Amino acid sequence: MGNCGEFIQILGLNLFRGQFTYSVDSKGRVSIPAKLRKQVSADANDTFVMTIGTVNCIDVYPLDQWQQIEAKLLELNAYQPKDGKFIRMILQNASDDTLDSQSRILIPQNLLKYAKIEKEVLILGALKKIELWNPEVFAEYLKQTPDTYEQIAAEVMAQ
Amino acid sequence: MGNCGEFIQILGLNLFRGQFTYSVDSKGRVSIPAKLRKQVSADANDTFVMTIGTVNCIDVYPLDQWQQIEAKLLELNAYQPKDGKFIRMILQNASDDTLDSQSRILIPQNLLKYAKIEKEVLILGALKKIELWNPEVFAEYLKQTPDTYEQIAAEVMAQ
DNA sequence: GATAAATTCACCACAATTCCCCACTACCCT
DNA sequence: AGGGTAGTGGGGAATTGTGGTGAATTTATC
Repeated sequence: MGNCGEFIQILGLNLFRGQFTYSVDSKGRVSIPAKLRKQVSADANDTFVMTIGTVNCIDVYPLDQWQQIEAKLLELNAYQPKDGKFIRMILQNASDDTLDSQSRILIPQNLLKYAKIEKEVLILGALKKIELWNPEVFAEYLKQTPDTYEQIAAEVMAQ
Repeated sequence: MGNCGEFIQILGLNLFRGQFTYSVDSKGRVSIPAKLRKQVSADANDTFVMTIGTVNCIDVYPLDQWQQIEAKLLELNAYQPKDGKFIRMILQNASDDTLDSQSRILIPQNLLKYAKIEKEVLILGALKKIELWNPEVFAEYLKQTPDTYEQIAAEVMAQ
C-alpha cells in the first residue's frame, strides 16, 4: 500500500479527486479531508496556498504545486509593465497557511466572502488543486450550461 | 519541518505573496506583516532597502535580495547614458532601515510622497520584493488593464 | 562655541488577533 | 467490541499591529 503511494508520487501523478461536504467553524477553519491529505507531497510541508478561483470558488494548492506557478512568474521580467501587472494580479490574492495539529487551514475572510462560503463548504478534489465552494453556488454552476455531462464529455475528451 | 523550510530557502524559493492593508503612523513607520517576515532570509539581518518602484509604489527589498540587485547594477556599463541614468535614479532614492523592536521600518518622507501614501498602505508580496501602495492608486492601476484575472490565470496556471 | 530646537531612536504599553493545545463525538477498520 | 482515526469545537497563551513617551543625537540659531 505504502509502496504504491510512493510510486505514484515519484511519477508526479498524485492528484486530487472526489467531493466532501465539511463545515467552516466560527474562526474560518476548514479541515482538509484525510483522503486528499494523503495525496499531498511531503514537499508541501503541510502548507497550502489559497487564492481566488476563476469561477467563484477558492483554489487551494499544496505549496509544492504553487511553487511551480511562482517559478513561472520568476521567469518573467518584472520591470516589463505587462509582466509586472501579471505578477501582481496573481500574487495579490494568494495567501498561505500551514495545517494545524487537527489538519485544518485557516481561510482568510476575504476569500470566504469572495466564494460566498459561510457555514458549509464543498471541498472538491480537482487534479493538482483543491477547490472550496459554497454548495449552492456549485449546484447553480452545474446548471448554468444546457450541456449534459454526455455532451461535455464528448467534446472535451475527443482525442 | 524545519528541514524542508531550509531546503526551499536554499533553492531561493522563499518568496513573498499576498496582500495586507496596514496603517502608517504619524512618524512614517510601517509594520512588516508577520507572514512576509517569515519569508525573509536570516541573511537579511532584519534590514530592508527601499526605493521607488517603476509604477508609483515603493519597492522594499530584504538586504540580501537588494545585494543581488546591486550585483546586477555592477554589470551594467555606467558610462552608457541609459545605464548610468538608471543606476543613479535607483540609488538616489534607495534608503535602508532595520526593523525596530516592533517589526516596523521607517519609510522616508520622499518615498511616501512619491507613492502618494498617507495613512493607509497596501502591502503587496511580489516574489523577491515587497511593494507599498496607496490602496486607491493600486485599485486604479488594476483597472487600467484590458486583461482580466481569468485570462491571466488561464495563461499561468495552465499545466 | 554654547544653547535651543528639532529630529531620530530606543523603549514601553495595550488591544486585538492569531496560534497552539486540549477535549469531545462519530465513524471506520480489524 | 474496541482501538484508532477523523471531523468539530473551544479556551488560554503568545504574537501581532498600533500608538505613544522620553532620552539621545543631530541640526539650527544666536
